[in-house]
Amino acid sequence: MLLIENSSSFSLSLPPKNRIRMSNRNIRLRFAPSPTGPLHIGGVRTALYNYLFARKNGGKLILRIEDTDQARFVEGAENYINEDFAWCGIEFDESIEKGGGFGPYKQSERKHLYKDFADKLIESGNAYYAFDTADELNSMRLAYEVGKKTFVYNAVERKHLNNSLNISEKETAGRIKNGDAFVVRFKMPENEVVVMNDLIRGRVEVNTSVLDDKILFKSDGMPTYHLANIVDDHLMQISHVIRGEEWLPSLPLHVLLYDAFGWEKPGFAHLPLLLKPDGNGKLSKRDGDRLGFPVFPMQWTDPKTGETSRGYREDGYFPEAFINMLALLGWNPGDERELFSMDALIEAFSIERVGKSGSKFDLEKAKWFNHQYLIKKNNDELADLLMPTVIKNGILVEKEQLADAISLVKERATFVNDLWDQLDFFFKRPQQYDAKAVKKRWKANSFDLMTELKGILANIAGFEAQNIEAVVKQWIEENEYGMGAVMNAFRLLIVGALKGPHLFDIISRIGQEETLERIDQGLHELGRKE
RNA sequence: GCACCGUUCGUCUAGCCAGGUCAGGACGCCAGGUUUUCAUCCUGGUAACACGGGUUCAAAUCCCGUACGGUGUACCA
Repeated sequence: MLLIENSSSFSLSLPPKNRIRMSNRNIRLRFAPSPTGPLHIGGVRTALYNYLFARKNGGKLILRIEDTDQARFVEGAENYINEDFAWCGIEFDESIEKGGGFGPYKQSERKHLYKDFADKLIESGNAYYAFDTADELNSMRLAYEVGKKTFVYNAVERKHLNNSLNISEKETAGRIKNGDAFVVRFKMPENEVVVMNDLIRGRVEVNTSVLDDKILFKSDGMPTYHLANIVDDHLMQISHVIRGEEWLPSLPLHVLLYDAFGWEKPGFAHLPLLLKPDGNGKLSKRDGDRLGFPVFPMQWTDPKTGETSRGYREDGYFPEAFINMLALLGWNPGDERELFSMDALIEAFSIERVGKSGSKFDLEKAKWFNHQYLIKKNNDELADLLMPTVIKNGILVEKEQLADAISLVKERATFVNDLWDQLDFFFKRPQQYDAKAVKKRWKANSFDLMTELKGILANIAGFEAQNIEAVVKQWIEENEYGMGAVMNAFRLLIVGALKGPHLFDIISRIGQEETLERIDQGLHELGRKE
């Protein structure tokens, strides 16, 4: 049995010699989505970890579009991906838009490159031509299934299948010249142990006897993911591949491909998956609609069905909160900090502290993150964000006034739009009076109490919160009316409900005249309780 | 089926590599306190090492097995 060592560059157990060699290698990472739909949060997290790793180590991040599957292309997906990263604040150093010295950055535009590499593999005996059609293979799989066996195109089966291993070189050349459809398959060694090193999982080994002869080059002239991926990563001088765990089973093939080409391998890290919040299984598109939370960073409308899926952006999440939440889903700094700006994440990030097991998204924690960011934002900025909502509600107000009101209620909100519900009464008289509150707090003596209070308020010269409070409290104490009885009824007249910040802060903002008018309105609406 | 990966409070997780802590934190939840209301806030509480063996004076931690879960097994990525 032969041992194939993956001399992965960043394993700490490697001899110093290797590490010195590697330290000279530039750090270059890539995120390589395929434009088959919108990127969901799992993909964004993968991109984020790539970004953090690159920045942390002074490297570059590349965006490469892997569109080798022409059948699954979805209109608008590429555009969505770009917009998405712009919103999140994940920046690429090289991409279709930005360019760079290793383009093109779209695989369909690199099509001409791959055939040569497939040929090299054939020449070196690591690959071969196969003429079996997809239909033939499918029916063979079916036949095996009936016999409770699994068909695998491997070292055993290939001996009696329709490929160049079983016919002469001349005949192969003839068939290709003749225009017969063919694919190129990797010739998997029959019985070798491939030893791999994963930056997160450590040493992983697998015997090639359980692997199959994967197609590298399709009959439509395009490479499969496996070939294109290895070729491009090599050509683009990628030093580290950080990708989802669903790729771990393909790692032996990829390692073998690097060896077959004689290329230096990048370091590999396979990230645990994001799981469905209920039950198990990896998070998918549909889960969001089913469970009532966004799966996509931004809203997405399917160009074919017209179906719309909600997004974090549209739901009111701040990109910083979204990124912070996502970063902590599978990674932690090793201490008890939880709030991280992007810069702080870059500073703190290390691939070793990424967990091994999948994590479930928690909506409540996501909201908590957003709340933390909302209370940290300055009031002017929040006023700008809230202003459209205010205008939509038919209210005209100066930004300064709005910012001032926000400062009094921001602690109560999770999203910017929550703010409106928390402060609309600063700019709007009560349209109705909360029935429950009226029942509970509008007592038999309330009408007279409020009428008397109105007189007190009307005579205050400086209508500032502290001043009003002092006067009103003194009046209450002198007459032994009781704080609760007065203040709750008063709040009901001003706000229309038993909610909101310090009442004297509210009336000092709306002003003396408005305060008196609201008392009049409330007195008229609620009347004297019998 | 086969291969690989995984498994600590309901959730995110620390601790595991270098065995000895009442198994720590956060979100949620519950209770109490503060408050003119609601919310915030403060204090406290709730709750976990998948199971079974082994090694050891001592196991969440090391070893083996089992169970459960996940991923992969396409001319998808």
